[in-house]
Amino acid sequence: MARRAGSSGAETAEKLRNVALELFAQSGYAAVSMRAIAAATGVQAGAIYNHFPTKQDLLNELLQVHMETLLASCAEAEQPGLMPPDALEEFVRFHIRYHLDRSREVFISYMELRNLEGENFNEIERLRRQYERVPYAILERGAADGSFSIIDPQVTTMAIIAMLNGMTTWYRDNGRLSLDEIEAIYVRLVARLVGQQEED
Amino acid sequence: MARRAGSSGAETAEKLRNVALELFAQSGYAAVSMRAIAAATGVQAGAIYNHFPTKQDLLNELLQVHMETLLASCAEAEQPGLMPPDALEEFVRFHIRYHLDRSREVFISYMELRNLEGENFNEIERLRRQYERVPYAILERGAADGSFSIIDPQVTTMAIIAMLNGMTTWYRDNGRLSLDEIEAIYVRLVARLVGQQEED
Amino acid sequence: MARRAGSSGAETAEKLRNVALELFAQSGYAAVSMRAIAAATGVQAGAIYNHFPTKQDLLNELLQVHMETLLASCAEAEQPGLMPPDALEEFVRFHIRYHLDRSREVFISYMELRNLEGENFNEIERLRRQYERVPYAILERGAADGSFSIIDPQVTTMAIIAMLNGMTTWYRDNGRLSLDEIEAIYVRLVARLVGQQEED
Amino acid sequence: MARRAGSSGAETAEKLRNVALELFAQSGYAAVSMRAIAAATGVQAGAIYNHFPTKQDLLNELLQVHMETLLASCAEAEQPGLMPPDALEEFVRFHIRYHLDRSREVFISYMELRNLEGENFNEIERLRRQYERVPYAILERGAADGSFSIIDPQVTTMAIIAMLNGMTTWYRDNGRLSLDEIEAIYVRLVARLVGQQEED
DNA sequence: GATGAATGAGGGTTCATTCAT
DNA sequence: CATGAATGAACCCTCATTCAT
Repeated sequence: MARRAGSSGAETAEKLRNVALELFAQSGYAAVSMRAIAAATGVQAGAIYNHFPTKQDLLNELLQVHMETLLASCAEAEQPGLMPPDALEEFVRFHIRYHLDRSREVFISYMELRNLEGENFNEIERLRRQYERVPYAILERGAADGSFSIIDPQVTTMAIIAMLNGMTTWYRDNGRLSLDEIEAIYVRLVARLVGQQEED
Repeated sequence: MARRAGSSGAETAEKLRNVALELFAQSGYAAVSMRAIAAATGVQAGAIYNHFPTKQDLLNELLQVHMETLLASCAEAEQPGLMPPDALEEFVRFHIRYHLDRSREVFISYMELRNLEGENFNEIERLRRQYERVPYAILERGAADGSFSIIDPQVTTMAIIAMLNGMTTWYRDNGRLSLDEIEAIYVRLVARLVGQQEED
Repeated sequence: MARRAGSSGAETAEKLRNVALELFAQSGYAAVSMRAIAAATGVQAGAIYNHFPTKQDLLNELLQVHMETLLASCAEAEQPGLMPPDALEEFVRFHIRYHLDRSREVFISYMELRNLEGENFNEIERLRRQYERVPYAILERGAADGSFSIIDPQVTTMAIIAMLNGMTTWYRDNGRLSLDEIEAIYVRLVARLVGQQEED
Repeated sequence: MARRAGSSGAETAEKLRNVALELFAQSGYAAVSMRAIAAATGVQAGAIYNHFPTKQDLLNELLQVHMETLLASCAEAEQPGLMPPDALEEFVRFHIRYHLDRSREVFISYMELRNLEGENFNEIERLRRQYERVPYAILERGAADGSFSIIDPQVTTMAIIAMLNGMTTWYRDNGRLSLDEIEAIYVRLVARLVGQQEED
């Protein structure tokens, strides 16, 4: 039998992307076989190649799309004209919410980066640095207008991102703190990192 | 052929550990074959099994030893009687120096944790939580005696550790900043996270 | 390369079964590698796993099918209503002809039984005991109606089967005796074992 | 450390022979590794090679010694001057007792024969045919003097041996029948096979 | 688009055997 | 004599990928 009635190529491709994302996040790119992805999708391994030329391309597409969506969402969320403290708070809230919604994408974009070959790797790195420029720019603006007291803008940028990303490793739904509470805490922690005056 | 003159079991085992550490850090556990480890060590694949029963045991030993050494070194470095601010600074300096010296161990202890099976995994998690209790205890003491103004001790602990570990992903020898400078920056960043008064 | 034109799954599986049967009979299960089976079948080793999940399953299927076919053929050959002497003769003739036709199956069903794991082993043993019940029942009937003078029905059953099976170890096509002659001899030998009056 | 006090080369060799015999009988020659033999003996695999040049030689020695001991014991047990019926009874009793005492040797001498290479194989076959000549000679004598009524001496010889050997596959200590009872049954069964008048 | 059968390479692991110690 | 470390080949099996159907 060929195609089941009601299924279509685009659906299969989307299902494959979701399944691959899940499995890569769970077990790692190298440990997940095409057969495993196929089985979890409900097709045979050969069928994957109708949608993705190679396993590498499947990973690559997941990561490229993730980074591009991240950048696009970030740009979209940006409210121009905000003062640096507000802009930074907004960035923190965006980052946390976005990353918790896509914890699997975030996870593999860090863990599986090294499994990308050559140009694919460079492209992701480029996009990542582009994303990092967003908080960096806010820090610079805040340093310039005196709203922040930055120790070292580059290190601080990396520190903020590392701190925020760390949350994806321990956050659990129904944990001690709600997402709103966590967000609030991180907003304050970041404010401290940039030497903002604490208001309350 | 049997043993070559001059080689010895303990030497080979140590070489294997080093090579495996390097390769696992470079490419990931799943992507490194026993043959690759053997080749880089200068032995045949079968010889590995004279020293480690399985590939999993090789990874496990690396991680267990790393965590135990980390805990032992941390305990040894601890200077009792320090006030919380000094204890925290000392912890930060210890953590940075120790982790930069063992960046490969640190890296795989985060990246390959999921490749540990069952009990091995639990044991590493246990040791990690034990390590995290060190800064946590300092934070609590500092909160109690008023030297810190902690937003949330648990989140702050995780934030500190994530921030410090992040450095291992971008630190390069001969980078813009010396290790001493980086250390100094992180000491100040951490001080800010715990709401210490900045002295200068 | 993918499938060669003209080949089909069922054909390959059947060829594999035949080749495995031949090689297992020749050299023993443990001494035959999957590569050897594949080579003799004209495929790569990996292709076997499209048809049999493991080497053990390949052996198991051969033995299960053999025993089930044996039982089915035996039941089919049985002519109901025969008196014990005729029933026994018929059994002997059936057994000899069947076993000479399938000497490889018979051989491995004795030799490789111990290489079957757990449940597979038990199942074959069960089927074998079921087959042994056929001559045993004839012996009991013949003992009851006085046509036989059985020394011990269980030992005699085993003796008959061992004696008949022994033939597969020395029988050669084009040997001194034709199959018909051998059959006739064994019929008489069995008649003697059960204490039948020799008629001539 | 080298040798344990009290152990000696000859002892080790003997232990190895016993262990190998046991393991070969249990799992088959091909399925037993030198390491397994060594482990069960309490030495390292390398030590075996101080006593047996190869695995093949270890098997070969077991089989050669078995066959030679069988022939020697058989010759020794032979009471010259017996009439064919008594000689045959004596042979049956000898065969049963000898084979039950050495069931492992008998078992592997049938099962592992095919694992003997070239000359080793031929030699065992030669010894086996030599042993088979013993009952065959008795049958011929009995046919000549009228004490037996043999259907076909060669087939009958093989039938007798197959029948007797079959017992080793189902005999259990503490089974329904004692060894003496079994012996008596087989003596009578064999007497029937050779067409002796039943005395009672 | 999907299947199922195939390839050829390579996976982790075990093997018989060797030999310096 | 025994050890333990090594070799090189082979083990069963899985892999990414291909392609006739």
